[in-house]
Amino acid sequence: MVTIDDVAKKAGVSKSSVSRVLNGNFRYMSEKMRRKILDAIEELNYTPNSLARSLKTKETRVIGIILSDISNPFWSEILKGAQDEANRQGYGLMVTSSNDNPELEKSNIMMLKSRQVEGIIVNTIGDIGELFRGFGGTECPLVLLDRTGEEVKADTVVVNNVNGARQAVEHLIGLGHRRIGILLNPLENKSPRIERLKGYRLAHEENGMTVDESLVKICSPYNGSGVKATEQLLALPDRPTAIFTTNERLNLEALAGVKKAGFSVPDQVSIFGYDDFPWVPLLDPPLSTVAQPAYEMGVTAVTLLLNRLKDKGETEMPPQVVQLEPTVIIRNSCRPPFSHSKS
Amino acid sequence: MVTIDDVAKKAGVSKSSVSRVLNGNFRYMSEKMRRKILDAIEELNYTPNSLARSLKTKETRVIGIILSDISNPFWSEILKGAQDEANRQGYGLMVTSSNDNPELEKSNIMMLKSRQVEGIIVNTIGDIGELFRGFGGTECPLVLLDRTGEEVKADTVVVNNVNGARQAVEHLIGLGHRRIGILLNPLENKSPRIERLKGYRLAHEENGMTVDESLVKICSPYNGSGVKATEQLLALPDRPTAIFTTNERLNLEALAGVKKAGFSVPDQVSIFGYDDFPWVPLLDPPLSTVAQPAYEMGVTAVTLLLNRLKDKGETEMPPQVVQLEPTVIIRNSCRPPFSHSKS
DNA sequence: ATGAAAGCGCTAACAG
DNA sequence: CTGTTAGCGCTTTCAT
Repeated sequence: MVTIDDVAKKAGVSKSSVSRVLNGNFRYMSEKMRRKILDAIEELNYTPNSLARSLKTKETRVIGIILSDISNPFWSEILKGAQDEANRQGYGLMVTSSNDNPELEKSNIMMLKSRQVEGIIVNTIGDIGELFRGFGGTECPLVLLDRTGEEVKADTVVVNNVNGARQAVEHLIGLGHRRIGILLNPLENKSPRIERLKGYRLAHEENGMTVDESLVKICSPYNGSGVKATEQLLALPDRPTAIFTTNERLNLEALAGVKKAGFSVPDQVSIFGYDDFPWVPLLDPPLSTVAQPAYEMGVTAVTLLLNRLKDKGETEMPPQVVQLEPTVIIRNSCRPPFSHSKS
Repeated sequence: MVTIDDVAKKAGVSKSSVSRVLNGNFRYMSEKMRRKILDAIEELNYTPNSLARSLKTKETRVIGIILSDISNPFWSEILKGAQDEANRQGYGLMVTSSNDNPELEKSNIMMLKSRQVEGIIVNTIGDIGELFRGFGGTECPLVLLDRTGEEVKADTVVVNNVNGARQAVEHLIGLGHRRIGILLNPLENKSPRIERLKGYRLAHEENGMTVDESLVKICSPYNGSGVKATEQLLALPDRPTAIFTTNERLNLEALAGVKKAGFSVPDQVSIFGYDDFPWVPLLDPPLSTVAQPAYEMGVTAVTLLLNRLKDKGETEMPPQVVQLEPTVIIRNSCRPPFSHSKS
């Protein structure tokens, strides 16, 4: 490994001088010396060791990000946004996947902190309060992704879930549906799920309807739970004429479930999904969904973090939470209800 | 920031002793002292600074990975595999996206090296020979992802593309198709593309057919190029009865293109795609594809890298290239050709 | 304008 | 068994 000393020796100068050109502090340096040093660097193919640099300066210019599942298209789009923005600002990203395991999340946090990341972005899967306790009095700022809570005292980026859900369900109601099922992951005190359910209820309320609790289906997080729930829904004596699904997996499983139960979408059952991707328009049928600005979420998260870093805790900036708006996209998976009483 | 000195002071011992318990070298340490130290660590909520540690030991236990597009589901699945395996082995992953920009790729490599990653996994987008030149004589091992070349002298993980393509096209031929179009990204000297085209030609050859060059369509990498190419194909006087698409984007665009041109899949035009994902079975129609073991590719890449690291260049291990096999999945997007001469 | 020297937090001989 | 010491590669006063 070639070090700054090697360069200094080769150029016949002191390492302070080399360091100066490395850091652009050569206002008062003879052009000749600067050239010599640059040449030596070139010849030796020298790359500065940022570990050593960071040890001295106390800044690593890397931020950590912990995602529950990097291969999920929603999260990987967020990751891309974060990546691009971090890069743009000269930061590196240390990426970590908690695989929905709180223990792994915790150990990832430890690992990132010990590597001296300057901040951590996390879509935490456990209890938020506990997360903060673990962070007690660290100088390492945190930004929360996609989740809020009462106790939240960190920068946060979320999207308006009640609004997203409400608009979707309202669309269904507007079409004439009166019995609308909903598929959800276990609530687990996670705000996106809670809020989407809330939006669902709200839409009913605002239209003078009351929700039939047998139509809200909590699905286990395992593959297949969504198709089973859908089949159960459709086996009901007074079956729903529409189903609102609240994430990408459930979109797909509801679609599969309806087909498996021998019904057709949208003729007999309408489906309104959540999250939008390039393949959604090509599904059978093209799904109406509420689209979330995933890329922008990633960008925003690192922007928030970097802003706080710049401030260095000098100002007493209160936690900032930015709430992005989802977009409802209407395609071809919803029709007025098929009135089977008449058929 | 609390350092090892603080802990030593608090426990009333030397920092060597603290270091020893940190590294598990307390075979010969009094149980009492060990307790004292552990308590001090606990009380002070001490996290070791791995930067300092790495500076001394010369090992960072992080590996870098450069992907052309992290939000592409194929790559993000690979990333997940790499992530899981790295974590399992106690390594961190520094993730970077080159966004298909050779300059960015190069600067990412510099950045990773300066951060002292112990190795780099990369699906390089530029010239492989040049990549190696940039790496000239570094002790930082490289593993190539999804691409090979003549000059390759690094560990590599690829999947058998000619086989994948050949089987797909053979399936089509077996169904009775004689005019089969193919949609490709620009070859750009990239082995996966070249090999898929090769497989396409091979399948023709082996069945005594010659390929009509007007049926092979190179599509620009921009959205929409695939639907346009599909429309052109279908506007041909003697239009193809089947289309083989060679990546996820082109799958979708071909599907859209056929519909846009007013034909139906698979009744009038068959489509055989590449890459498989959870939503593919729910497309209209469910697509037959050749599936690549993406997750396994990621795992294999870090395994290869870690093996080489363990060896520390002691043995003169020749570059290892592991070639995984794809799987052909038959669904419902291919039928015997619709003979329009008779209709 | 340039160099000497101290020190960032940690590990690893070496000494005792 | 435990402590002392000398760095790892770099930045940064402080002299000169």
